[in-house]
Amino acid sequence: MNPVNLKQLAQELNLSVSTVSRALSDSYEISATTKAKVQELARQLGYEPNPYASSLRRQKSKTIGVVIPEVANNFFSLAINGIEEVARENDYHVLIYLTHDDAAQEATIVQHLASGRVDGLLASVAGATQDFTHFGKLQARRTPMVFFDRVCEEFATAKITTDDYQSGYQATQHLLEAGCRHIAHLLISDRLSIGQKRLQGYHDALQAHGFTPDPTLLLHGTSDKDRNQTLVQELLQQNPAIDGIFASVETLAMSSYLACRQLGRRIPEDVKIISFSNLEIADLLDPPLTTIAQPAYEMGREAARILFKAILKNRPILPTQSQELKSKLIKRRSTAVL
Amino acid sequence: MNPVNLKQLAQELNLSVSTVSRALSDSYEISATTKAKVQELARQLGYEPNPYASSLRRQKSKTIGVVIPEVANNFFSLAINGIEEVARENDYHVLIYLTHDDAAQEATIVQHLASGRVDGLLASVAGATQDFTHFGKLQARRTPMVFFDRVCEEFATAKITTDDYQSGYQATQHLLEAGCRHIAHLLISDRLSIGQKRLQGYHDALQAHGFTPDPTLLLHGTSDKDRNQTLVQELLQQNPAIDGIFASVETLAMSSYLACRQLGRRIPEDVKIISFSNLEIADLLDPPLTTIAQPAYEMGREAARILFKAILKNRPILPTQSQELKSKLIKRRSTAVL
DNA sequence: CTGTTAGCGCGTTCAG
DNA sequence: CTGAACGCGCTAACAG
Repeated sequence: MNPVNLKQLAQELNLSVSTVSRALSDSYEISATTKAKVQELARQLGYEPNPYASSLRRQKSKTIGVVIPEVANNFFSLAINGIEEVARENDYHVLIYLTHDDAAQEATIVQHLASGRVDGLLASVAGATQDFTHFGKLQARRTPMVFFDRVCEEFATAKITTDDYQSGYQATQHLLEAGCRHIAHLLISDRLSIGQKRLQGYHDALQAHGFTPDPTLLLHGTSDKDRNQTLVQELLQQNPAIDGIFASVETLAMSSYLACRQLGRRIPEDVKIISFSNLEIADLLDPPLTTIAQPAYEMGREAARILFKAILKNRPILPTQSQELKSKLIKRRSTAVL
Repeated sequence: MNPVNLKQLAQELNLSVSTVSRALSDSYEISATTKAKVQELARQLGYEPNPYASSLRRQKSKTIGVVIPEVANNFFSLAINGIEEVARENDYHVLIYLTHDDAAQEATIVQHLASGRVDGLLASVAGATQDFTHFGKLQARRTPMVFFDRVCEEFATAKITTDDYQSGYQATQHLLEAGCRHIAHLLISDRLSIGQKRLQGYHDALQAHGFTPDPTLLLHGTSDKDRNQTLVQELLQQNPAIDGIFASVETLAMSSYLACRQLGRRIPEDVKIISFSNLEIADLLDPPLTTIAQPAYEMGREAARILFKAILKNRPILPTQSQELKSKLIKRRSTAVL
């Protein structure tokens, strides 16, 4: 069965192509009878309009792009869930691209997207990204863009994050109130603003409580989980006084759990752990992980919503549309941190 | 900055559009000097070919579709990883669609895809899907299609799965050898062939060891995790003799862990658990989960590879290209199932 | 209410 | 080696 197009429908019905086109888009200037006839035949033959012809003509792709570091990650998969849902509500398609946290790949991808392939872009930047000219190309083309979570501060566009500074502050305060005196911080990346903000919250909370941040208690995470576990183990061994860990991302909390088990450090009696993390995983751990729960799904939805407002109204996105969604500190029962 | 097109490049250089087009595609019939000039200007102006014009003309979208039940799932996110990677290697784009395990949504999506939007489709069907005519439409259009994991048996096309029957058999045998006498099976869906095969393996292993499968030990999972936990708890309470659980998917294993903890059943002393699951999660649990590890990433890659062979050679996919990838039974140290 | 015409931007004849 | 012309399938302006 050949793909059927407007021309074939038109011939079959002795109508012009444009009439058929209008009938299918339910135009007001077509009689009810021909509309019915056209739509009936279209249904019968299983007509599906060629999206690329349509895109070319209307200069709209009905597609958005999502550029993220990885998908095998609770936060991002939940976010995609929200994004896909909003896209569907708006009758849009979703192209997905993984950077594997590599700045060069990210540049290639975004560069390529400056071709009209997408009407808008949602992005969470790679940790190592320094040069942001590729995003500039998109902006020059007036393609709306919203950053979420791993945002790019130097860009004048909307950004959806969690209240990273406050969360970092609260997390640290929580550990302090639970009696911790030597709190390590596991940083995701010194380049990412979310890392900086969480770190700043950690610093300020320590100082507000009369402690001086100890740089030897700061660990820079890598992209290799096994390596992270080793690093945490070394950190714990070199600083036996550590009685609290604030991990900036879920995977670093996981490595901490494994490291503690490996070293026979009891959680939470010897070491209390708190982390940004998905609730389900946190609950599954034994003892459950005290969590700063990010509303990942909602962040995806919100970022997409802002993007679609711009796309559909054909208006540039203002940086003032940025938002910080609130995360929730979830103290788990048996964690005994409380 | 306006999107620059061939026409503009041509005017700027006093060349014809077709020459420019050929120069950019590095055609042999263009002089080296003009090629250089054209490519230089294109680079300077940041020319990106309009993909939709190109698609329309060449009748190729350079895009594949991926239809899956959900993305917030270890198996699927790893699979997407593999798929995206192979797509990139072939310079293809990936459209993603989530069915939320809903047959009607799946039908709408796939139906819509029968429009030339994608050159090929990778799909893992929704549990409740009964009517497969939507996939038929794609096949009628000769759009290559590969099913993976949750495959659709009644379709004559390639399918990538794990060795579900054997794995189910081995898992059950493993529990039997560890001394279990009352093994429950948590089924993902009675409609999905993977569920059926795993169940069959379970049955056959029981019988081969002289046991009669007890239908009251069979639990049908739902899509609601909390509900699943409740169901498992009820199952354990109604059948106090249960000393082993074989879960057909990771999320059911998670619910089992939580249920056991809730009821104070010790793992593995009172109840031994084995499940299809991602290794990372399995290791994180305490005690670690004995796992049938599916090569999710490899399955994604393999499915995509087969798809691209068909797309690039413009040949239909034969059902004989189906494969069963081997899963690995991973006995975790302290699980003591061993 | 319907048909005719003219592109959207690109690739591919066919001529020269 | 280069240019002119056509059409992929669809939508939109303009006629009638």
